[in-house]
Amino acid sequence: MPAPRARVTQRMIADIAGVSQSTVSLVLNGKADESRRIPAATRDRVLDVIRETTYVANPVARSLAGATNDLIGVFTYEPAFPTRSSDFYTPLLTGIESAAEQVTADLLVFTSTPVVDGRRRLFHESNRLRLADGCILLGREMDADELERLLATDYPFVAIGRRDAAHGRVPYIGVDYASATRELVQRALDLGHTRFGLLRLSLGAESSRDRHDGIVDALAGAGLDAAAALTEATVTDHPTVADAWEAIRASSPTVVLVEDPDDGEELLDLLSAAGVAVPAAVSVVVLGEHTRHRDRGTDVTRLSAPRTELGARAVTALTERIAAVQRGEAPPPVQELLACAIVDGTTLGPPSR
Amino acid sequence: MPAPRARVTQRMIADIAGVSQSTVSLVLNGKADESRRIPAATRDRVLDVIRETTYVANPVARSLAGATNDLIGVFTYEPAFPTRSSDFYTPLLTGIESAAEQVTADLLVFTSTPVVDGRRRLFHESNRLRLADGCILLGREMDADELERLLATDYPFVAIGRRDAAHGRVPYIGVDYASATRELVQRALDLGHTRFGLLRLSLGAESSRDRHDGIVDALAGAGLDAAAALTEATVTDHPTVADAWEAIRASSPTVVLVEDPDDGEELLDLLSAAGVAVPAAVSVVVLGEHTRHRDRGTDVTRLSAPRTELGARAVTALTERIAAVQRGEAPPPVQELLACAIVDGTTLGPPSR
DNA sequence: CTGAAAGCGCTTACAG
DNA sequence: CTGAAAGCGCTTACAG
Repeated sequence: MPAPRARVTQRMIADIAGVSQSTVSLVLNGKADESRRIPAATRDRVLDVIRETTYVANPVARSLAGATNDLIGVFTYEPAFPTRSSDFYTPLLTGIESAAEQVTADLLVFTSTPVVDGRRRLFHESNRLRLADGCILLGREMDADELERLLATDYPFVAIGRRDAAHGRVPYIGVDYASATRELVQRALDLGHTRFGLLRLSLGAESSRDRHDGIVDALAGAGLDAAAALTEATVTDHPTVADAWEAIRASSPTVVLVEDPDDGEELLDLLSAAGVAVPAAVSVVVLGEHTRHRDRGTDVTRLSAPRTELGARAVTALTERIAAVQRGEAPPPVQELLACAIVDGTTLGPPSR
Repeated sequence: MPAPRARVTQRMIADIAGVSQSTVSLVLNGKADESRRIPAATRDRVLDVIRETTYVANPVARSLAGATNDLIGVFTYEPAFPTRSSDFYTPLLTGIESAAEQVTADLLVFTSTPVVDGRRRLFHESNRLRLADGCILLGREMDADELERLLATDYPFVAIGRRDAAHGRVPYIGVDYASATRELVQRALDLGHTRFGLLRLSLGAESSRDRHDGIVDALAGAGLDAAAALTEATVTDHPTVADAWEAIRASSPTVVLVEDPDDGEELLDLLSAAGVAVPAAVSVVVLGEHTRHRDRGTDVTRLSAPRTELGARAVTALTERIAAVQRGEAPPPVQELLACAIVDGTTLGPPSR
């Protein structure tokens, strides 16, 4: 059994080529041409040896010596791949992956962080964020304290999704749910709806509040009082979607807005089973979208966030911040909202009667 | 604007705690307790300072100094997330992610590698494999030369999927497609089928050959000559699935085996459109599975590989190999095939007439 | 034009 | 019991 071959180093290349180790480094980093310091003959000789030995620089050493390590961190508060959330994360990761490829960076997915209460903690005993040049944060809700603490650092990061925390100083690329929701509600208003139901997720997330703001805005614009025109039920307060639906049903809404796509499907199934025609008896509008491939026949009227674009834009924004920090500058503020599309479906119609 | 805070280092911790930098390192790595070299009082003082300063060791420096960095590389020959392949890769990544979490490792997804002709190259100018302690290789087909070259290295890796290359020395965790396919064909034989059609993928991949072997085995076991009983068409040789189907149709098979799930769906659509009843007129069996959520009503008789388990097992196998190399030992050979399930569907029935 | 040297932040023998 | 020192493999001023 042959002894494991020692790794090739610049020193070995230098010895073979008959130059100094620094010359090898210079050639390797293209500084040879730039400064025209090294004659083409020497350079070519070194390059030949590099090719013969199939040498590649140890990225760890390069990184320690001060070069960036071209590693983009991805931190997900919830496990990224497991089936339930994969529908949600996959398009984001698609965008992140292709943008990372563009900037020739590798992706570091932080999976080592222990999961506590179903969520990962950003800061913990052996925080490894620094392994990457910067980091993209994914998750519906993020811990305000952790964001604050991260901000106190010079570590470059970008959150995906609008963030209020830390006095509005969190860099993010988000989705303009408020505008899209407002427009969607406006359509319902235009059709004649006046009694709205809302099945919402937990109140904490910014995306939830943005949607809510959009609804209230639209109602106010139509001269309606939200307190009277809108009946809400938070899904987490009820054991099942059926219970949440019962809770708002008493106000006999003519259109129900559902924040979570899964809840939306469940409600549609429920109504269908109960013989309630959609949209003839009641309209259903979903304020989000999963990437399932046409699970059901029903073409739901819904919001569709540009998730792939979101991921890609987060990478470029992060790259800019990393470069700024590298130059010793303060990273530029980044707070962008991408436009959210409305998908015209068949579940929104004029109110009954 | 405050100047970006310099990174905290062990030297700073040492200065504050009034000890040497090596003592900090010793405490940090738990060697303090092990060897009982450092008194509890000193250790606690150091730990206090570490907590106060929220210090974390620079993993790049640790790595260069010889410690493992608990980074598991993931190299995909095709982009991992983009929609078309996401159905295929997602369950694998799910398994990899959760197993990585178990062994508290982070995942390094190699996206920086340039994609040439739709595939990534493992070896190229700035190969960064060494950033990770070891690497999992994903892809339907892998370059034999690259595998050979990687094997010549002491770099730990595990391929997902059986590999013939490099004289059978490639470590892998694969799927026993041969056995499962044999069993599936046996079922068809038991039902009375004697004329088989096969829509296969490119011939290069081991998984394709294993399936083919399984078919031939089963036929031989039933005393049938494959040359007569089996008519094949390679999908890539034909412009469309319809053309491939035309090519084998002449032999009037009573059952068609389709390797690719997408092709299988296309064939079913095609037959349905042509008014050919399945399985009354012809049976269709698919030798694989995608993770779409019940796209269509038809419950296809098919093979279902344990992809999540496959990913998880690859991680543990890789971890073992990394540990062995770390100890200076030759990594143990790993070549495992996981059992593949058969999903009983409604598209396999007795032959017509 | 090129080499010797410092330094990145660690780990780990090796001396006291 | 603890520190000074070498070394991991690079990059990059700094001298010749």
